[in-house]
Amino acid sequence: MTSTERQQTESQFEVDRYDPSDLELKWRARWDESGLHKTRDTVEGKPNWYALVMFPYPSGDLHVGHWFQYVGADAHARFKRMEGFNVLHPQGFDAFGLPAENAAILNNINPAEFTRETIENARRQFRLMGTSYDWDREIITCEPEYYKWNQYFFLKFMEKGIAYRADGPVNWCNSCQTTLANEQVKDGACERCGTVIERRNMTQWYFKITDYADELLDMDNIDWPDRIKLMQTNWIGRSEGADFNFDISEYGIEAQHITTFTTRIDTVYGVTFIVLAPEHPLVESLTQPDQAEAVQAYIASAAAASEVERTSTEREKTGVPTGSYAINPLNGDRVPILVGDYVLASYGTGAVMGVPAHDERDFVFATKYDLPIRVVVAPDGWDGSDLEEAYLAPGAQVNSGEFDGLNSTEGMQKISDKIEAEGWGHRTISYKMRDWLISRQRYWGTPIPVVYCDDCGTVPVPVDQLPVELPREAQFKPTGRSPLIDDESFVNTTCPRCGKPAKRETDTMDTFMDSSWYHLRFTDPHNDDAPFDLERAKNWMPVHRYMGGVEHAVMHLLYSRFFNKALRDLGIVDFDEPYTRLFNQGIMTTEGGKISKRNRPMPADPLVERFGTDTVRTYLMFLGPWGDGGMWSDEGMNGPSRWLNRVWDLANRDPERLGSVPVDNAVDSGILRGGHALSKKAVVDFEAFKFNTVIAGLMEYTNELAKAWDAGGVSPATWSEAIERTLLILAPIAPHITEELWERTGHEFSIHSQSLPSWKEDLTMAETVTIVVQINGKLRARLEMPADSTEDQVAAVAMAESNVQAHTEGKQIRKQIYVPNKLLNLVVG
RNA sequence: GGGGAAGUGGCGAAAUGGCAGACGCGCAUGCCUUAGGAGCAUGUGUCCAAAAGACGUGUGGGUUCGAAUCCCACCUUCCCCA
Repeated sequence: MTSTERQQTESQFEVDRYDPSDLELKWRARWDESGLHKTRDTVEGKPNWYALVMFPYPSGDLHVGHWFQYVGADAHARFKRMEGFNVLHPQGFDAFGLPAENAAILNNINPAEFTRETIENARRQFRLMGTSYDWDREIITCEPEYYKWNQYFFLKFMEKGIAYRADGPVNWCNSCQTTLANEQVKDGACERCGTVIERRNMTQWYFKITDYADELLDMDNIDWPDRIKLMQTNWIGRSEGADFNFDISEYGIEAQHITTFTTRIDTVYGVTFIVLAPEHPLVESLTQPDQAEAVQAYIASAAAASEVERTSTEREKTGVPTGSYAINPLNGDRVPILVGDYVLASYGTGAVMGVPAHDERDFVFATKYDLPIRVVVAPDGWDGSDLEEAYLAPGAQVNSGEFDGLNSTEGMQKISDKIEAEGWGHRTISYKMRDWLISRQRYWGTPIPVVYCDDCGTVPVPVDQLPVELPREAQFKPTGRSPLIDDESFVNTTCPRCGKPAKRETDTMDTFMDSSWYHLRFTDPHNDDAPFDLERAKNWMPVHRYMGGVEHAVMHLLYSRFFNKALRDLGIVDFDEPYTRLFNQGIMTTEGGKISKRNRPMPADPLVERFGTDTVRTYLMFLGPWGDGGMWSDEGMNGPSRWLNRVWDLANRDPERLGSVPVDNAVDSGILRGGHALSKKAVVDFEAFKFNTVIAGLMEYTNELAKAWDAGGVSPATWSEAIERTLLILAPIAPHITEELWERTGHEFSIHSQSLPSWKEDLTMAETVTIVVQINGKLRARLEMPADSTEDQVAAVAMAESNVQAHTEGKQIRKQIYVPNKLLNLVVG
């Protein structure tokens, strides 16, 4: 290129420089007008693809963490579109729930008003991101048109016995002033606010998710990260064991026995004590008068400790005797009954049989309280001496009556048979997972559609009276009881069955109810007669690619699977799983940690103002693999910004100006082949959410193009094709600039309706390749050879290299390894 | 305590059995500019003045012609569970 030409390019660049602000506005308006993102249920010749990203809580500004999530999901959906699918990529708002309600309280406005404002703002920001949502399918879960169907499903669940009301211990968050499901308690604290959870006894509504425990464990047919599957498996916590009854009939109380749950019935002859959870219902009646004071005091102190503290292996095991004894029906042993807080009322039966010889915690406990330790499963070569620590592995049964000599694995079966035959207990399966507690003592949620009548009891609201609307003007500040209790016009109603005065249920539903089926509503979002039409849903379901954060592994993702199976059993859907493939994006961090609303919110608006949406998108996708998250740095934005300017510059050059220099076949073929290789690689990388390497590949290619332009030798046709490929591959990541350049390079609207560039396999490799020559595994020479050279050809050239000769001189070549187009390794000695 | 994921330049990272550090940031030098949070060019793992060479992917071992990649042990960080 001559200096005059360079000046021309530069002056052209000055006049028509890349200015994202106008250009991005222009194209977003054009996309809206043309209905580019409207999704039809079916399109001739295109298979459907449901690309779903977890919808947000509208609790404030969307920050760069949201951008990271939603831009990645959008880029992947756009990629699928350009791969030839008819893509549904919808968006909505998970608008009920504590974040919105708390924010509203803080700002002293009604949650409905607050939510409306934040949704408007979020919608604006989603547009600013350049996302390709079809807004005609938007869902807002706090609108009666949506939550009506929550109520509908609740009633269906009641009919089927999946929803039930029960009294029992619940998790109470004193800061959020509501109960929580077990899944919403992390490390003994409220998942939302971090307050330590209290136990209370309350009457609440539950969903029988435990009925589906075994089915939920079966994840063979879903393509999810192993990590998430493992977390769900552990959460469900299936353990096979036995319930076994110890006799307490000597006390003359109503209960004749204490039922313990154990996974090690083979060790039952080694029981030397029983431990009850402090909350166990028999504690009171079994406490003897001389122990009453100590037990009372102990229960009080246990109540102050959280579950996490109580079960920590670090913490000293404590307990007090009740003064009562229980008889082991197998051997007639009379063993003491203690109360100990390392036993939880909520797991198993709330009572454990203490086998110190074969359980670590029991061993520690027995040592501390000087209780006998009796070996009943012998370690290999055991000489009858005392154990230093609990022996957990299988072994030979000893001190086990008629079962002596059996291997304990067999003993487990034989003893189970015996206790079942004698009626002392039975094999059973215990799960860690509890039923899903659905009631919340908060205002901003779906009213539970139930009426309590003095005569008829608990009466479901008839479906034709739905929705039970949430009163707009109610008192909504949390007081520890449901705010709706104070709204008399809401509470007081008539019994749907007998017509007498009755009272409404005033608790609202957990918001995970909303997100358990929203993916179905997106397929038929305006249906007034049903939550969705099954035939319409089946156009899309199950979701082909679900994208979202790992934090929902045992909350939303477990609830949704349960919900789908429940709907299937009600005949409402006919598939087993809601989400076929799951991909978790990583977490966006700063030096201060995770970016969230609470921690360095980092709004994106100022960045967009300075750099433009496409640069922010490209930057975020370039940080690293989407699945690994990214570390924010203020400096990094310059790279993508410069690069998009260079793409702009390259694509705006007139290819005809290349015609003045004769075509150099080597250069021309290099550009052509580079384009084919890039097109092939892009599909693989996009599919794997490796947007960073797609961008790196594009950068490498545009660097090559810039060099080739300066050096000359590329034909205008090759150049134009190269630019076209670059724009098409970049389009899912930077939708605005590519649309503008697509038009400027003489193409028809829209680039986003095009297919990704095709490639020919034989053009994806360069004409010449670098072959590495190693001697004994050490690099000694590099050869430029025609692609697909034979081993003999390569070896001949290699042996002519002076450095190769120097290292093989006087030595024998013992072995020669050839990897085509890559490497020749000579083993000498 | 158990389980899982990860550990590569000053930084984000690439390479998943075959040239370690692609691509980018930052930095350095030079050019251009009234100016620059602009642009362009060149350089940038360590040792060595440089070349040649050697060393180099948390640590130590192993498998292999060849290991960042596979195996074993350990250390560190993060996540989940107790």
